[in-house]
Amino acid sequence: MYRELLLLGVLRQRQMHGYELHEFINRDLAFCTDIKKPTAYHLLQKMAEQGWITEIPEPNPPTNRPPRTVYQLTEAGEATFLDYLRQNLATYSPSYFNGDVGIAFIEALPSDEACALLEQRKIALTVALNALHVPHGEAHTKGGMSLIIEHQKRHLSTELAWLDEVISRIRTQP
Amino acid sequence: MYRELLLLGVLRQRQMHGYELHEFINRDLAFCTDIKKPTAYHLLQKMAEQGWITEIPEPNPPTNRPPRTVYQLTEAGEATFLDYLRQNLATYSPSYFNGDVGIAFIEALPSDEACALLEQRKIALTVALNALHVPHGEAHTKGGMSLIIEHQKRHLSTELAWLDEVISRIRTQP
DNA sequence: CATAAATTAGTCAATCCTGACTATTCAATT
DNA sequence: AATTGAATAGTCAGGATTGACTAATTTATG
Repeated sequence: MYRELLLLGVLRQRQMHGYELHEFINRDLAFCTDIKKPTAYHLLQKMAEQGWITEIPEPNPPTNRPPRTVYQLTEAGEATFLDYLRQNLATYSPSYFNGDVGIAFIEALPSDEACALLEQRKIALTVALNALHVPHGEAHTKGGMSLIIEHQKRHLSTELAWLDEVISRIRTQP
Repeated sequence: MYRELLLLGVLRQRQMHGYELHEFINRDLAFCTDIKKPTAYHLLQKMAEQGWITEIPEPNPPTNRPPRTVYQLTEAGEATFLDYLRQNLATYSPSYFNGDVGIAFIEALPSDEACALLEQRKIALTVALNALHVPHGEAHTKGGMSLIIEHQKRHLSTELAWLDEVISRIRTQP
């Protein structure tokens, strides 16, 4: 349901056509989701059926290109947006870390190898963390966006610290 | 792919039938995934087709009940398990927090209301964090499982600290 | 003891998701 | 000017996922 909230929230700022919307999400909201293009189109269609958005054929269709469909929030859409937003803010929905699955079975490998593999993971994590210090979209500097980047930063730091703990525990035990 | 790793890892410890396996995962490995029952059965079927596990009709079928199918790891399954485990340990796969979506649009609400809603989220988070201090399965105390609980603990603490930061920033700004 | 409620075990139809594809336009290179 | 490569815009078939269901057995309750 957070996907609908995301789409409504973006369309609330300004109307867009499908492709544009997907690009925007995958560039500026990549921390929030990795929604795929066909999924975005599918959700837009469903939301149009619900009456939350209207599908407008492109205003001035440039005769040569196939006409694009522009999506625009309706009043019902605005109401749904606010409803979903309140629900989202008021609740905590747990996240799953698929990296944990490997840790659960880590004893299946000799500890030397396990440590070497986790060192690789650490490098990947460090790369992700460093990439955060260079914000690359102007949308990132304003509003809730900076809060999300701060969140991501704290999360990755915590991951790194925990990984160190894991590695050292494995080194000192069998 | 972490779902396959999870199922293989569990079946590696001992053979099980589908329902049992799903129960086990949702009880003792709830931190790792919330895999649904039909999905588990579907994956088991696919893995049987791959030759990673074998479907054995229940050894001594109690004449009255419909016979259950027991799943058992093959050698190919063991090899796949180790392969997937190494990949999982060596890489970092990012997690998405759908609570972030609401934060991204938090300016759509008056800051008073936003704070009140986030206080509710904080309560839910605190409940989740406190529940962690009471491990309820014996499987939790040994092996990688305690590492995962530690992970969860640190993650939730970070979430809580960040939420406090968010709330205070909203209070002091427009 | 009879009945209700819970647990066990699994299936299925409907929906959701996405890799791979089509097709046009724009930019750069030869 | 023709060719290549990238960006734009979207679609579709096939596979993944799950809410809701069936049905048997066990446990609890009056």
